[in-house]
Amino acid sequence: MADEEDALETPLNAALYKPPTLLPIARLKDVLLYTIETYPLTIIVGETGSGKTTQIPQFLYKSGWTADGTSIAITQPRRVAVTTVAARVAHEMGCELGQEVGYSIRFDDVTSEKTRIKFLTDGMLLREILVDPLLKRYSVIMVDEAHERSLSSDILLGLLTKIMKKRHDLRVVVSSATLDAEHFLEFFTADVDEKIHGKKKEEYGYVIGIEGRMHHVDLHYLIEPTPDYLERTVETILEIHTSEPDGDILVFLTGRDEIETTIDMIQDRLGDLDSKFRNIQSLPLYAGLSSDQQMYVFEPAPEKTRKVIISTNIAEASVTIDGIVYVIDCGFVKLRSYDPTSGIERLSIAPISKASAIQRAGRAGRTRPGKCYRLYTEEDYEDLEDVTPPEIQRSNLAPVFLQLFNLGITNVVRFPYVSNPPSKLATRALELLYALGALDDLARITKPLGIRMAELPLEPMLAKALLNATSFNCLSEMLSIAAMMTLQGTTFVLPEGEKKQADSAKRKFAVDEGDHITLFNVYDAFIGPGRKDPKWCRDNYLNFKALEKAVSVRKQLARHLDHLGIQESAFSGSDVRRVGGVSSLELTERIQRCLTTGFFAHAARMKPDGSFTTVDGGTTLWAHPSSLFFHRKADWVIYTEILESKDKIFIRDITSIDKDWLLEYAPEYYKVKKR
DNA sequence: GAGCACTGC
Repeated sequence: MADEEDALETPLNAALYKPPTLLPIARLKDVLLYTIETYPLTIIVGETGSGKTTQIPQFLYKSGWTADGTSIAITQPRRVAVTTVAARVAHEMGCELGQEVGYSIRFDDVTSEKTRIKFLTDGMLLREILVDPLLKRYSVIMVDEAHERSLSSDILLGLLTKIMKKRHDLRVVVSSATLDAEHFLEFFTADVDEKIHGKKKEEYGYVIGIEGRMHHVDLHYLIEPTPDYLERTVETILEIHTSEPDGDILVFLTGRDEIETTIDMIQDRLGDLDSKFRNIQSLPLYAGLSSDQQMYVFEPAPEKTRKVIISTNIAEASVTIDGIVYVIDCGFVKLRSYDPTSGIERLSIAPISKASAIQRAGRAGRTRPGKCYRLYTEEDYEDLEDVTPPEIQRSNLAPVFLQLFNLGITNVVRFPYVSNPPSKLATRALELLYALGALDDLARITKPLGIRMAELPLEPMLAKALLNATSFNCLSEMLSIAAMMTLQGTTFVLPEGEKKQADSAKRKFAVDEGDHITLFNVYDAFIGPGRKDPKWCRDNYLNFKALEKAVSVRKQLARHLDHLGIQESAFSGSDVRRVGGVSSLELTERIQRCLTTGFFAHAARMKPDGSFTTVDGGTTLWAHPSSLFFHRKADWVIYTEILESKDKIFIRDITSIDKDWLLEYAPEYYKVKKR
């Protein structure tokens, strides 16, 4: 877990910090070093607070694993974990960050020639494999939080099994939760052959358990299932508040809607309580909040007030809050899945896994013994799946496959997956890559298009459109649009009660052609003279941090294109909206056409009632309220995002096109698909 | 007419 490191960010936790010598892991130092020396693969089952992430790299470093000039890599699924753990380890070793201890994340490489312990995101290590296929610069690779089963850590593990066959000196350490340890061991050792791997199967991998320093958590179940877990949540909060000793409460719900409703319900009920019990501070926590708003949950509540944090799954692994004594777990989570037949992503509320339930309960025992109230019965708990299906079994695999092809994996279907993706997902991904021209008839990556698409840190449809931009003479504009699209709807802010003002602010950037060119106008205005500042953003209801990120992304994309020999012309870059006349129409049309070359598979037509229908006419889509076409009319459009939520399918980032362009830029795709 | 769980290059 990265818990002990996350804690570094909050001053409250200073008192909780235990010196490394007191951590449970210190006693296991010799065992660990012996195991890693002896076995190519070591699986560490470490409970929260075991110190494995910070201590193991130091043990290895001090016992000479980097003496020959190699390094130790430790991967994390999240950027915050990378930077905070690196800072902690540098501090413990008394060196400056970027010297012996460094880190590398997108846009931020803090390493030097002296760096021997390097923390990085698993996505970043995947990119390194492109330039260093056997990862020769590392003697040990530790994949932390592997039990989270993120897309990139799963792929990384598969690649490591291949690298280990060729590098008998490499040591791999996988950190995992109890429920997955055997699965990982079996995965790495199943086909071990002494001739290839240099070791017998029984000498290949070993599992070590490290106790954590968690406190006991009392579990409470419902006797009868509840028909309404929000109502039950509010009752439970008030019960705890009126009858249990001090201590903050953390509530797990599924989404923003539920969270806001629950906060309102608590507020309503407080009036019914004895006035001495009205000292509750309820705080929402979900990723959509600005970081300022999220910071409130780390601040201590006012004197004699009980803090109640009502959160999404973000508090399960990504955000750690100390001082929590009570956890209320509704038993559900919002999970994204991908329907390979329609290509539509779905966000649905699903029961959590046992692993999640255990993790949530554990959030109550970080500071002192706690209690967890599960709003489901013990029988329901027993019926839960052990673990959440890994991402690779419920995602659009086109981006992953393209990466694998680019790494020289010719048969992506027979890749050593920790868990095999369903064949329908694989087929759909291959079809899409073929339609985009990234694969040829024999399912080989195309040169240069496929390789170039894989080089860009963008999803394949957008990568394709961007790579076509030069031929439409709109590279500068498409770079800005691509950068803005990676912000995924965080560009505009909608403060409660100011929707009208926010809407009219947006209209200043809006154009009839739709959302993409509107995003371009926002970007262009943001980088204009004197405007790159938070106040200008606030006045225009724009998200300053998001726009700053767009600037970084754009720079990185331009660098990638430059490496590919594609240079941004000094002549383009005019404001599409501001410049009048024929030339502006031409530029917008060039952008519209360019987008169509990437997003032709995402075409739809508006019906008289304002809803959309897919090309085959089979599915009704709705413009997301954040799109200009929520209000405006169009005929044919392409969209960049499609997501089903509740009972409607929403499309977002929409641009109007001419129907004929679909046939012009994707003749094969529409010959086959259209009836 | 009315809204997105969470990451990452």
